[in-house]
Amino acid sequence: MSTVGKAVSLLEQFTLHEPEIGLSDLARRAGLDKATARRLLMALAAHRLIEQEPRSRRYRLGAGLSRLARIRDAHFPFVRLAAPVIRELSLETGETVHLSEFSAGALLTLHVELSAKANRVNVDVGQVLPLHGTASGIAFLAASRLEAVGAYLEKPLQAFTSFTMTRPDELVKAIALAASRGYSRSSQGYEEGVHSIGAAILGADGQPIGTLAVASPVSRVDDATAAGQGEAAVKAASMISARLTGEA
Amino acid sequence: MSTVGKAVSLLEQFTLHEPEIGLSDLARRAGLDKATARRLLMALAAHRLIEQEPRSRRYRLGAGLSRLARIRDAHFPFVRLAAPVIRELSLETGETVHLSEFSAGALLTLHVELSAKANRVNVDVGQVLPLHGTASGIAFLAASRLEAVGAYLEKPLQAFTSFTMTRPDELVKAIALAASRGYSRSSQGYEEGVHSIGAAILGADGQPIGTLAVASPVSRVDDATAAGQGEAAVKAASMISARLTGEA
DNA sequence: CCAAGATGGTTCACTATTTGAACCGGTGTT
DNA sequence: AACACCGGTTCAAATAGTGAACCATCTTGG
Repeated sequence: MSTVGKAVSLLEQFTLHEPEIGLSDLARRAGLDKATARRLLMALAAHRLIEQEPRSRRYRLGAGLSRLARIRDAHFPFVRLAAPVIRELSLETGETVHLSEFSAGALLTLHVELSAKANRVNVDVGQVLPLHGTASGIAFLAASRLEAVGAYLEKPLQAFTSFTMTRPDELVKAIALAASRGYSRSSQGYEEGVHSIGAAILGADGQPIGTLAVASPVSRVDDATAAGQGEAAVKAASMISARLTGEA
Repeated sequence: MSTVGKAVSLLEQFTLHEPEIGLSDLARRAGLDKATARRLLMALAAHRLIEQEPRSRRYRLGAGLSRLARIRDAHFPFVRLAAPVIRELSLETGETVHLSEFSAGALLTLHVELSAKANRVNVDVGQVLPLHGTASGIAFLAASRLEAVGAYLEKPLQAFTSFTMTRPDELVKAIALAASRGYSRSSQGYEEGVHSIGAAILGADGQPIGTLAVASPVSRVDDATAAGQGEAAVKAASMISARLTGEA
């Protein structure tokens, strides 16, 4: 792996649940030597992408990341524009709703609004979702150009649960259904017990750039509620698309 | 410079005004060879810190940055908590207000609320402010421990305008004044024609972690308005401090 | 209370990764 | 058609990265 890749993999060790990590631990997880890890951390710290807590000497993500993210968001305000709509959809459906952006062949979870219910689906910001197996992914594929779908189906499809669709023909059928009704539906394709309804968000050129999905415990969803969530999801997704492209 | 440093310097070429840059241009500005720049960009893209617009082939900051920044913000919600207060202060004073975080010996501008007036001060997110010469910096030093101030005064002080305080004794006096009344005042110390009032924001341990500043055209400020802005700035800063430390 | 096993941090000979001049093929300008 | 850009690629040369072994400290538990 390139040196840069190693440095970035250090950044990627930090999660919502573990925002501060010590040197040895960090090196171990990233599969690097302690000395290497430290040198990389110092380089990152010099550019403020990493900070070191002076007391505990533990490392955490730096202010420079906030700065870069704000520069990006100012030009491509996906999360900023989508967040209120996501929130609204979560309140309306009473379920957890998450927003993902397509990047490098997968969907990157950028924002989550959790359901207020005790029995809810928890999704973390930062999770990477595959295109098959999640409602978000199916919705994304359904909105993509055919050649992109074909290319994706070339590669083998990993199974995440016993419900994951791994046969290309199943997947094509699910994609066609999603394309025809505007939203996708997936039950336990990625995680046991989780039911999801997904809808694609389109950019100015009509190509999908991300998705949103309503995630519920399977026990709470029947066909009727799924249809209701689907309509609401489509409405929310197209509202975000409209805002992105400058309309409304 | 380390390879990592070079990679990060590529990221730092992007600004609010120029969120997309081509390969040759990017390499030139970062002082790198085209081939080197491209390899680094690819490494960054593999981790989604950089994206490439497929049509124009130009590069821009990637979604991974949003993700990392969100992980950071969840743990250290400086901007998130401060933004509404900053906005309020901007509306109240009618002037541009900016929020900075201390990192690696300087203040990093993380958020700006622009004045609604036509004749206003423009500040960009991402600007790096020195500790001397800006109201923010003076306010920060005034809230810092004496030894930190001493260490900073050891190094030579760069002049940015003919008004910049470069003599340590002047600076000490300004710091003492700021410490006694809670806010700092600086006229044209960093940029001609700009008057600023700064106040420090304190973390849970009582140490300053950042600042906010009200920036106006010098023509619009007399001693009375400055005093008014100062009081408002102090109030806003302490409200942010309180929110950060979990109070209120 | 001290030994064992953590931790963060440093050094330096070895070597693998990075580098950049020269090279494509393509696009727009003159 | 000639030119000057552009993004992208190649490969020998050289630089930058690596990691085992080394401290000094801190924590733990018998």
